[in-house]
Amino acid sequence: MSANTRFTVALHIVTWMAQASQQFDLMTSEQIARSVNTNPVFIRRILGLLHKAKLVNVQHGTNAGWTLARPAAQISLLDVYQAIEQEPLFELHHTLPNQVCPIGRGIQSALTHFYRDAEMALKQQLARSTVADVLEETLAASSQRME
Amino acid sequence: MSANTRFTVALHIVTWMAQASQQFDLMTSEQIARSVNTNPVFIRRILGLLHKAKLVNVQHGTNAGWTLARPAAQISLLDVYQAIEQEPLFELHHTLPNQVCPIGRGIQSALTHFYRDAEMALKQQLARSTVADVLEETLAASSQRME
DNA sequence: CTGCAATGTAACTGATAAAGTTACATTGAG
DNA sequence: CTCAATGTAACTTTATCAGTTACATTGCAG
Repeated sequence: MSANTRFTVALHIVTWMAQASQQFDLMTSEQIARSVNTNPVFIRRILGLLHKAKLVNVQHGTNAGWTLARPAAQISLLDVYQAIEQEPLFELHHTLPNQVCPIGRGIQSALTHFYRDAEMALKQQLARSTVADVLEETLAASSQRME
Repeated sequence: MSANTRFTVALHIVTWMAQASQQFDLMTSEQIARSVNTNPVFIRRILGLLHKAKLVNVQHGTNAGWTLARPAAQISLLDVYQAIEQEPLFELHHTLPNQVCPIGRGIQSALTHFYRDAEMALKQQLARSTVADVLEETLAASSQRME
């Protein structure tokens, strides 16, 4: 649907941080960018969103870098989703429908309602898993592909 | 999330058709475009997708136009969604993650699994409502805004 | 208080996608 | 055969995504 990979990259980031925190104190955007295979600025833009949502801590100055703000088991996929995606899942019309037409006049209000329910169902499912779950599955898949 | 309004326009179309079928035999893309307030080609592109999914019938030649293929109460929002959206809800990375990194190697397989569950929850919710429901709410909202 | 390694942002650049527009071949009942 | 509408292709405009360069800012180490 969207050509937008920010949610995926955000999950990659926090999963990587959950794993790397066992080895390092602080992680830099440069290190993370190497795992995601992209540029540090893109990473920092997303880390900025995660920071605004208080999912990560940042430290400036010498020995700067990032840490997870709380254990991976206490960060749900919904937390990450809401930190990253501010737009609604489904867009309404770009141009206002014909307000003279009974359908055109009422459709947006109706769709808003159905879209809200659909988005809610999505979010409830996202709330059921945590970054710790993703890390676990990631490592399982990773070691399987080593063989 | 997506800047894509096709699902909204598709629902507008079928809702309009459900209503208009009480007055007309056949509806043209020109008529629908006037309600959506857009151009007929965009409408026909979406009608083409709905047709491929067998949700609407098309007639060519003189007295050409469109009809719903079955009653609005038998067309779910999921039917429309699947007719329109072929892309997955969440995109994976555009560039392959670093395969040397354990996270980079396993993250896509893991996310595919979590994304599948989330998309499934969304679809189950969409399956719960029909175009007839949307029409009902649309007309209710429409008449309320007349007052 | 200075050096410096990293963050925080802005600005610019393709690349890609959405939707508007024009144009025209195709369809098939009358 | 005619004609009104479909079916598509091609082009344009606009917007968004993400890569890139650049540079001011931060704040600990020395």
